[in-house]
Amino acid sequence: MEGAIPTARMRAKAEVRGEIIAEARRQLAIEGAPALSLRAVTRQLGMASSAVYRYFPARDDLITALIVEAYDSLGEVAEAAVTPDGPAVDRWGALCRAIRTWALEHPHEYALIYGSPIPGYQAPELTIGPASRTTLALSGLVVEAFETGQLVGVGEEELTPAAAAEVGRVADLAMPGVPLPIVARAVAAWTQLFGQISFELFGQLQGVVEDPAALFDQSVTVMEAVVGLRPGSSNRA
Amino acid sequence: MEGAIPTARMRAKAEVRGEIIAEARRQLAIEGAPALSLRAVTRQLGMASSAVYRYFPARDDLITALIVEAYDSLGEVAEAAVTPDGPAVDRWGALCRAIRTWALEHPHEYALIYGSPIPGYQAPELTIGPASRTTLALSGLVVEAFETGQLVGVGEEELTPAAAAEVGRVADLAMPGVPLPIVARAVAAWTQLFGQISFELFGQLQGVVEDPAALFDQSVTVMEAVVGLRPGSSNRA
DNA sequence: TGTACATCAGTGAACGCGCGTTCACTGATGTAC
DNA sequence: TGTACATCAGTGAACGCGCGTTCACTGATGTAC
Repeated sequence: MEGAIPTARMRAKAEVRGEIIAEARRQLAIEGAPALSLRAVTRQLGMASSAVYRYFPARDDLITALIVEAYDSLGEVAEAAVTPDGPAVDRWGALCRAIRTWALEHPHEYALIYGSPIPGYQAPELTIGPASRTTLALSGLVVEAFETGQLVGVGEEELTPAAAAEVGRVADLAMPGVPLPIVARAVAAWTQLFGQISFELFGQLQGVVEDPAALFDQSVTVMEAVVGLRPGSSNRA
Repeated sequence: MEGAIPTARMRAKAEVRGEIIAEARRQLAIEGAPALSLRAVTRQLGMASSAVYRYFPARDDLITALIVEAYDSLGEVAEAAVTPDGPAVDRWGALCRAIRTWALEHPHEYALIYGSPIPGYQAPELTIGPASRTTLALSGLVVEAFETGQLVGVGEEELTPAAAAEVGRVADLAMPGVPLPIVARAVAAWTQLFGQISFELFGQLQGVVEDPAALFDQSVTVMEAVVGLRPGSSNRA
C-alpha cells in the first residue's frame, strides 16, 4: 500500500536500493557514465548481477536515479549558497562560485547532467523538477535584486515578438514580474555561467588558461554587469 | 619518403584511409561517438575488421581523426561566414548563427568536440590547431571591430592581477592590441555562445523553450551588447 | 500461539551479443638488377 | 624487357573480455486463519 507504515521488508528494500545507487555513484565518479555497468555495481556489492532487477527494471532506470541524485546534489549546494542577506551582487558571485566548485568536485556527475546526452537514453519527465532547483536559485536572486532595486541601469535590448514569447515563458516560470529585457539578459548570464564551467571541465581551455579560477571570477564579474547587478558598467547610454 | 611523388600505393592508401574516416563519420552522425565501433565501420566497408590496423594503430587514432575533421568542418563554416564587409555587429550575428546551424546539423560531431570528454580518451596536441579556427574567427572580428572603432562604450570591469595574467594570455593569442577588459568581455561572449548552443543541443531547454532559434537570436543580441558591438546598451555610466 | 500458505529477495547458469586487438598467412604491387 | 626479391594491403581465425537481460529455482520473511 502506498503511504502505509513501512514493513521491515519495505525498509530493507529501500536500503538495498540506496546501496546500489551509492555504489553506482561511486563508479560513476571514477569512470563516467558511459562506462557504468550493472554487473560491475553488483559485483562490488557482492550480489548476483541479476539481483538488480528487483530494484531497477533496466539499466536506464539506474541512470535516471543517478541523474536525479546529481541534480539534487547540485541543487542543494546552490540553495545553500544563497546567503540570506547582503548585496545581491555578492550573493550572485557566491552562488556562481558554489556551482563551479560542485562541478569541479563532481566532474562526471556534472557531465551526466550538463554534458552530451547518453546515446539511446531518453531522460524521463521526472528529472525536470530536480533540474530546476539550481536554475531557480539563480533566477530567484535576479527577481529579488529587481524587486529591491538592486538592478542598476541594465541594458535593455528590444525583443522580436518571437523572442518575447520565449522569454515571456521563461519569465512566467522563473522570474515573474521582471521586465522581459532583463529576463533575456539573465538567460544570457545563465548560459554564460554553464558555458564557462563546461569549457573548463571539458578541456576547451586546455593549453591556454593556466588559472581557470581567476578567469572564472572575471567572467562572473561580466555576468554581474550583464544582469545589471554591478553598477558602473553595462549601463544604458 | 616524405614529400616524394606519391606512388599508386600511397594514393590507394590515402584513399582507403579516407573511406574509413568517411564511414566512421557516417556512423558517428547516427549513433554518436561512444557507440562508434571499428568492427561496424569495417563491416560496412566490406573489409576484415583487422584491416583498419593498416591505417590506424588503434581506435583512439580514428577518434582523433574524427575530432580533427569536426573542428575543421566547423572552422571552415565559421571562416566562410565572416563576410568581407558590413557593420561588425551584423557580421558577428551571422557568424554566431552559422556556428549554431552547423551544430544543429552535426549534433554528434558538436558533442564530440564541445561535449563531455570520452572516458579514457586523451586528445593529443595536434587537435589544438584545428580547434582554434572557430575561436579565431570570432576573436578576429572583435579585433577588427576594435581597430575600426566599432566597439562603442563597452563596460570595462577591473581585473585582478591573476585575471589580467589569464586574459592577457588570451589577448596575446587571439586579440593582440585589444584592451584587457574588452578581451575579458569577448571571452564571456564566447562562453555564452557555446553555452547557449550546448543547452539547446543537450536538452537543457527541453520542456521550456519552444522556439530555440528565437531565444538564440535574442542571446546573440545580448552578446553583441556585452562585447560592445551594439550601441545603446551595455554602455558605461 | 501454531500452522499452512503466499510473497518475494536473491541465486546461478545461460543466452546472445559485440567489442578491440593479435597473428600467421596469401597474393598482388612495386623495385633492383 | 625480364626475372628475383621485397614490400605491404588485406584476410580470417582466434583470444579474452564484458555486457544487459531472462529464467527457473531456493529459502527466508510475512500473512491469514
